[in-house]
Amino acid sequence: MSRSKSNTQNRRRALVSIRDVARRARVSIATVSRAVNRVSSVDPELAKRVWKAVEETGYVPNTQARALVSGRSHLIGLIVSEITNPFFPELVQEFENLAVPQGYEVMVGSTNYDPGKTESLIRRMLQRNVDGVAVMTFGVEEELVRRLVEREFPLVFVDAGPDLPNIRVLKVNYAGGIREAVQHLAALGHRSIAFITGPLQMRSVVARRDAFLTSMAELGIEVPAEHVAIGAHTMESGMAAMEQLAALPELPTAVVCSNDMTAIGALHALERTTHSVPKEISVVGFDDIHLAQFMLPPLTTVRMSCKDLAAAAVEALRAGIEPEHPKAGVKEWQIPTRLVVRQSSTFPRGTLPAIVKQAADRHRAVRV
Amino acid sequence: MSRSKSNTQNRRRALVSIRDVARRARVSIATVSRAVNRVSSVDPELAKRVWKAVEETGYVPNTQARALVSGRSHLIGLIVSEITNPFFPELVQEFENLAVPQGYEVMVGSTNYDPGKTESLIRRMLQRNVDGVAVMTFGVEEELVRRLVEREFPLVFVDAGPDLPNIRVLKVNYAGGIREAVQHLAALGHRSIAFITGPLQMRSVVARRDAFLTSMAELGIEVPAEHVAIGAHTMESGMAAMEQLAALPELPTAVVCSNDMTAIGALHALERTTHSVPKEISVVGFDDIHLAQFMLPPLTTVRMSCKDLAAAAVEALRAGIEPEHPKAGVKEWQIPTRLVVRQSSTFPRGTLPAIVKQAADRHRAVRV
DNA sequence: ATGAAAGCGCTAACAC
DNA sequence: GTGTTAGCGCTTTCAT
Repeated sequence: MSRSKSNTQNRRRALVSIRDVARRARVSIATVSRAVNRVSSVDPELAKRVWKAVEETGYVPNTQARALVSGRSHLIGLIVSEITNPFFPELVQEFENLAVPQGYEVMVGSTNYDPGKTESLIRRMLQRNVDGVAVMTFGVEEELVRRLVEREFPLVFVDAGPDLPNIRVLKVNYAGGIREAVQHLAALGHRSIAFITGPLQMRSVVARRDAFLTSMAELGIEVPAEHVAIGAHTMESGMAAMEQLAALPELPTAVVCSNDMTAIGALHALERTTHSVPKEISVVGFDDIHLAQFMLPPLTTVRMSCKDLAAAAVEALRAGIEPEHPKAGVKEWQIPTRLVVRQSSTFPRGTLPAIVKQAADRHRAVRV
Repeated sequence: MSRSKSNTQNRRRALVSIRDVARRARVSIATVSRAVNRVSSVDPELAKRVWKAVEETGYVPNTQARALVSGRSHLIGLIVSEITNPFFPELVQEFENLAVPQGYEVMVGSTNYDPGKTESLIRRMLQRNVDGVAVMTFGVEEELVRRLVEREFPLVFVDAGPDLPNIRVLKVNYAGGIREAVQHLAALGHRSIAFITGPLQMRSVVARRDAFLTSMAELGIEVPAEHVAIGAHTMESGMAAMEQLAALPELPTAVVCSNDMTAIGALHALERTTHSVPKEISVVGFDDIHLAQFMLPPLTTVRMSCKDLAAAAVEALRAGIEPEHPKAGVKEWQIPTRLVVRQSSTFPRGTLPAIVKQAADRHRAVRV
């Protein structure tokens, strides 16, 4: 082994440091630093020599050293609630696809709604010196906010956050998307529409439920209390909630779910209780995860685009981190939503208009 | 603002450094360092004073500085192929749940089978000075290996890797699980069993296919070439491959898929072509992702436990990183697999044994 | 057992 | 424009 010290320590020195490059390019280390960091005042001739030396030596700047002295780690935190909920990997992916080319590394953490994990997650992020954190948990635990806000560093929240100078907020248009969904169902003739919520501690969950109730009220449709079932944004909870709704004296003709995982659970519960979707009951989700279109039947759902969300989060974060950022003064980003109609929603059972029924019969005849 | 310099630079100094603690505890910074790192030679009395000062000041060691001088970042890389394939978030989660309490931060990256992304991913990991990398892509691109192996640092691969001192391998027992699946189907009476592969560049994909062919040969069942359809471990490819199989003059009575996403796609294609699962055709997956049990019908699949995989990966990595690790000499870890029977597999169509048929009829009568 | 001091690799202030 | 130099916060010799 080429290690000079017969030390048992696994101490690895940089293969090639800024000094090696400086020596080779016959300039000072400061010039190398400037050239590598593209400071404009460097003589082009010298810069070329530096880059050549960098090339030849295979020099890679040491991030730790850089972060230590500059005070900026170029690391940003991304906190999600559950990495195993398919919505979040999609979000993480988009977030990284944007952040990395812009020069930031992403440190992802999921809270799993566990205060202990959250606590340690924040400590770990602070310890790694993140430049800022995007909290995309859709309903932040108070404790988390408090801990984060203490350090006055750049923070991005979804929906709402404390009104402080370094905090930016992504406002999702829940009302718009859910209203579209309700109006879609109402236009098809539905009047008995149920709703399955997520965990109500989350702001965004309450917002979705309220958007549903408001949209229904707008249309003058009453929502009996038992038509609002409580879920937890998981398949399991969606199943349970749907079974509850199915046990009602009269099955609703449609159900709107607070997210797609809930809707998938509902679909499953309906299959188990031998109710056919959408013939007997229409199901609408929220999020439009990739999986949604592969459900049986493909899920009608309100799309909240990961891409939009990720782009806004990265931009908002940079606006907070970089003093000269063009949007440094902006505090709010709007996130649109829109209904995507697929096959899990149709006319209420027994009301299929004659002309459509004819067509359906013809279709069925072909298939059999 | 409390920033002393009216500098536009966002330079944040540590709120409290080792020096502050040393001053407060009236010891040298070296003693603080030793106490904090639990070096045994420190006088318990002084150590107590140090910890008290740490407590009072809220001191948190600066990871960057620590990494810079010690040469160990306590950061390990985890490379997966596709973070949006539900198997991987589950793996990532388990991996972190193990690594973090053991003092390591995890840097996750997904290659998306894109050499460009892979290249930059590796550069980023090297730049952040990872102590080691686990490559869990299930079929490594050669280029990736080469780049990684150049630096002689700890590496863990799945299935196979170059035989070098710092490289450890996780051997998954594909043959065992797939043989169980084939024997399960054969025992039910299936003789016409098809297989949908993943992308064949991957070693593990070839291993699965070969395991299937071997298991079939063992039972003396021939597999016509057109019964091996090529997929890509995605739902879309599973659908396409299944449609291909469904277009055959005679539909196979069962199909084994190289992973669960493929199986889900197959389920979907069968629904679209109005074939009922498992009545007309049995479907078996591989992985046992969380979603598998929520499919309609719940998927029979070969479980490859994320937890086993993650535990082995973390242990193997530490064995490579830490010179004194008890398993420092071990080079191979075995990962078991086993069949989980659910409702997507049953007797071949038209052969339902009489007694079972009776029971099934009774069951159906109850449901209607 | 403890402290003083020498860097780890780099950036940024300052001098020229 | 370029080089010199002083640290960033910490670990680790080396004396004591």
